[in-house]
Amino acid sequence: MPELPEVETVMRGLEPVMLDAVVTKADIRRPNLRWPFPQNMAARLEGAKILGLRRRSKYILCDLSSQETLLIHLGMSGRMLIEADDVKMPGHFYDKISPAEKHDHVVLDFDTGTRVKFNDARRFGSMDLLPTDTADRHPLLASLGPEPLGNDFHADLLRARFEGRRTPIKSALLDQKIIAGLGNIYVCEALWRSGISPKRLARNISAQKLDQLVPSIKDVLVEAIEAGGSSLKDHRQANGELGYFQHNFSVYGREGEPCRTDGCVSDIRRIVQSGRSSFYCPNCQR
DNA sequence: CAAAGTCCCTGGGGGC
DNA sequence: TGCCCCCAGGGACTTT
Repeated sequence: MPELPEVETVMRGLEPVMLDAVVTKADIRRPNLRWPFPQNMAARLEGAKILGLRRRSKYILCDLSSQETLLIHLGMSGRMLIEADDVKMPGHFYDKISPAEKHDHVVLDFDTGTRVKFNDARRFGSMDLLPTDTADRHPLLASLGPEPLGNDFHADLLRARFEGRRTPIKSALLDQKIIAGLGNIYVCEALWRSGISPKRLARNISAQKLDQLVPSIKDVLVEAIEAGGSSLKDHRQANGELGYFQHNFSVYGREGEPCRTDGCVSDIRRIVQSGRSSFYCPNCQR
């Protein structure tokens, strides 16, 4: 489930705990998640200091003093659980340090007395270690499109990348090579905001609609990050699910419920496109 | 190359 | 209460 805003929220929650901390113990509790863990992962993590945390698309990158970078993907159900016996920062309340439980696949202990657990019931997540200086050439990162919140994302880019594409706009926006970080929820929300049907082919979106789509995407992501950021002030810092924007969804998961556009009397519909649900208003979205 | 389908995995929810 | 079935979904891989 985590899309760009949730990953950003999780990363921000990890930052005060992991930054400048040294891994004293890495407990790798199974051989793999989605893919096998890298060779000697525990030994390569132990003794390393976390120099920085970054996000690229839906990936979290932890730059280590060993000149390696820990690459983390939360998949569908991945969570980073933070534990500490003492309150480390005002306003931060962590669960007490506790033994690994079901689905806690990687447990990192830090010299600061905190513990971070990677918990992932469905194991669609992944972890890898790669050289920091060539991190963006990693196979999982190399072909990603631009960040939707970055300066490289604008209507001209979409115009170029949608040219000749016979695929529905919904599928095109989910293609991480075109834009990186959007998932099913925020694609549905952005299309509703910009009045574009998910069924319209990418190559047939007018320039005017593309001009509306870009800010719709940026706005919905920024609002979701802000909603996640406010949840960080509560007690579950790194739990991406709490950061979810679900209370503010306009179409996602609202099949049969009224469209929220002022004056619109249509109900939200759900269709399946390439195996995934699309939610939209047949009246507002053309 | 593009586009569509398949698969991985498990918890949760609906139906009975 | 319990069982069965289906669904959720990111992204690599396979097929068309």
